[in-house]
Formats: sequence, C-alpha cells, structure tokens
Amino acid sequence: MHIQETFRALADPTRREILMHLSRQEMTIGEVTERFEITRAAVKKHLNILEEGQLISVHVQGRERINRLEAQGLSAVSDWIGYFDQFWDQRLGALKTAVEDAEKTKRKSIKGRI
Amino acid sequence: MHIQETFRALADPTRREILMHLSRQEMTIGEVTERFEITRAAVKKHLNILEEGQLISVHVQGRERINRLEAQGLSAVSDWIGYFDQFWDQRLGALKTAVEDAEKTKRKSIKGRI
DNA sequence: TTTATACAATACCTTTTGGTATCATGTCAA
DNA sequence: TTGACATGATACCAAAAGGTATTGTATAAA
Repeated sequence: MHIQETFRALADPTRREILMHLSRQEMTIGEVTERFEITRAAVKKHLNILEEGQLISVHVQGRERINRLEAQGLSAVSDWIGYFDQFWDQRLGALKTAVEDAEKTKRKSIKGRI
Repeated sequence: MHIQETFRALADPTRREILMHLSRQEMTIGEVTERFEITRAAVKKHLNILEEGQLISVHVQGRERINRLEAQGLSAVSDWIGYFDQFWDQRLGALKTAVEDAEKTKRKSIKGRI
C-alpha cells in the first residue's frame, strides 16, 4: 500500500511542521516557503513527498498550486497503530487474572495507552 | 522530546516488521534475526533505533538481551496525530452550516477519519 | 505583446542510512 | 579453565535523503 510513503513522509521534522501550518489554512508553495528558511525548491520536494504519502492534496488554480491537508495518510497511520492495541488489551486481560505477572509487566506504559 | 526519534524509527519497513513480531512475543536479538535475511549486526542497529524511539525496551538476562514492545512510542505518535483532529472537526462543523463549501471539501476523507 | 510571477525540473553536493565484515567482550557449561 | 555462544562495537561501503543553484515553462498583468 502507501503506508511506507506515509511513514517516510512523517519522518522529517520540516514536513511535520508543514502539516501543522497546513492544518490552519491551505497554502501555495510560496506561502509555505515564507515560513521556513530553506529554498522554494526544497519546500517543493517536501510537498511532493507529503503528497506521495497522501498527507496533502494539491489543487492547481491558474499559476498557483494550493496545498491542502488531507486526512487519508494520518488515518492510515492511526489504523496501523491500532493493530497493536489488541495485544496490549490481551496483556491487560492477563493482568486481571494473573497477578503473578504484575512484576514483569509495565503497568505505567499500558495505562498510558488506554 | 523524543517524537523525532520515534517517527524516524517507524519510517523503516524492517523496523515496523520487527515491531509486529515483538507484539506477539518478546525475543532476543538472535530470535529476531532468524525471522529476517539480514545480518545480526543490522538487526541490532534496528533494535537500537527502535529503543531510541521508545518503541521497545531491552532487558538483559545473563548473556541474552530480551527485546520487548513498549507502548510509549506509539502512544506518542497517536497523540501527535490527535492534534489534527480538532481541525477536521472544525471543517466538519463548517460543512453542517455552510453547504456552499461542499464542492471544495473532500467529504470522503473527512468521513474516513471519524 | 512584454514583463513579472509562480512554479517545474534537473544537476550537483554533503550527510545520513541500511547494510556487511570483522574483531572484542561477557557468560554459560563441561 | 576452556570452549561455545550471545552480544557489543567499529570500520567501511553504496544508496538515499535533504539541500542549493540553475534553467525552463506557463500564467497574470501592464
């Protein structure tokens, strides 16, 4: 699927910051570039990668390219993370019935998840 | 914080596969290596990066190192993603009151998020 | 029709990344 | 003690990543 592209896109701090900006309002490449201290070409590359990860969509309007935050990528990551919940739920169930496992199990981290 | 290390750790497909294996049972480095076709040294590097991202914890037992899935990293990512929910909620509210925006807004993707 | 603007695309550079190979260290068992 | 085993650590390599500079193209405006 595209989950690899999405995780790759999220791995860079500049790209995550771009997503933060786009969450407040959609922007052209130029407007995004104003908010950083790198060249427009570098920003464009980041936007390409964000688009590949389905984290943004691009809408051409005349000579401008409007970049808009898109939910698909992030919800795919949410789903991926959700896969692990069942295992933590299992562990929690084990805690209830088997008290002797209490020492080995990290209660704090499990609680933080719920 | 450590969110950069966590996102970085999740960006590699081999590391995500390691997490999948560890979700079923904790393993030594050797046991993880058996499940891949790369060297033990490469696996060790991946495990180091997963530990930096607080996605696993390591427990020394004699001459063995037990690698265990840890919730902290993934819940940090969940929280990060959660930040965006408010903006999608806002957009959804706007949809309810302003029907003329219907064309511009991608309903499908918003729905998928809820 | 010019001219300025917003972007696309490519070549090039440096650093990081994922991998191997190799050697050193600590621990279990005979 | 000695050998086998599980791991740690380092040097090295090719490819990918993040960046700049430069050149080209399409569109808005004078």
